[in-house]
Amino acid sequence: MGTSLEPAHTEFPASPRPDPNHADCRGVASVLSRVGDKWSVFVIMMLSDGPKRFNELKRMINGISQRMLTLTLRGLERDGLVTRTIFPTIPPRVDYELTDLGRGLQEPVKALGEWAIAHQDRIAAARTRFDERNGG
Amino acid sequence: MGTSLEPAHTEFPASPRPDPNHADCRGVASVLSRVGDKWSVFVIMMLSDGPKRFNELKRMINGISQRMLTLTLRGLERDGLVTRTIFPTIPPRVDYELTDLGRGLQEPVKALGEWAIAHQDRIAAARTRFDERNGG
DNA sequence: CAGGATCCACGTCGATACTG
DNA sequence: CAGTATCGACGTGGATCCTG
Repeated sequence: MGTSLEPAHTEFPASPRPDPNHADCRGVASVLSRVGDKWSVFVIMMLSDGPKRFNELKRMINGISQRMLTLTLRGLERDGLVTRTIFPTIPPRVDYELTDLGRGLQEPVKALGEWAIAHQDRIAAARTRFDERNGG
Repeated sequence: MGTSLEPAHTEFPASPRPDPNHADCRGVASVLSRVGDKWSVFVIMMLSDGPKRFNELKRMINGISQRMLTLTLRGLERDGLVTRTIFPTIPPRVDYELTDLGRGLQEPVKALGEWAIAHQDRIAAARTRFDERNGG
């Protein structure tokens, strides 16, 4: 296999006794790392306006390898965010579409995306300052 | 170094001609991967209620290595999300505190976190179904 | 067309030891 | 206390080749 469907680093060393305050860190962290996954986010965005085929997505998301697209779609399907519909035609055709859950996720993700767009200049500036105060 | 301060995989193969629609993918993706970074999120959360010291954070975030805490804090500082204040006392003391930018990021992140908490059951269920329909 | 399988380079992380 | 330096194990992702 070489690559798992689980978002990375979801295993979290439990506190001696489970802290009720952070009881669901694992679950939350695993959802957050979906969002942190660039490809997953792009796929979710591309599926905003209706179902898409495999190679359609591949063309839309410039730079993704077919391996990563497959893996990403499997992960999203596993999480119930995307459905996979096979048309047993020749040549084969597979459609991917957002579920209600997936569409629900879009909202907070878009909010985050808009924040990112709104503040990317400040962040870029901060990075530049930081880098030249140090390494410079 | 071995580990960079840049969020991973921010380099994005540009389209032949820059697509105005996706012009700022790089910047946005790099912010999103900050959010996907479990440790960064935890640190930001821990700093919600005022400044904290290094080992204080280390104790609060169960399971983080001192190396990762250092790296995470440097990344957040570089992005202008966190300030680092050194008190030249003996023993030394360093406080970390959210900037306005950092506090602003908290909102969409919390929205996402709440979505994650609200739907983690459905996601977990979807994963189980998927896993036993396949590997089972 | 849609993907499975394999190989390998690289980045990331934890453990450990050491410093101011 | 608050880090830096180094090393080794592991995961991740791209490239390539092959199948139904």
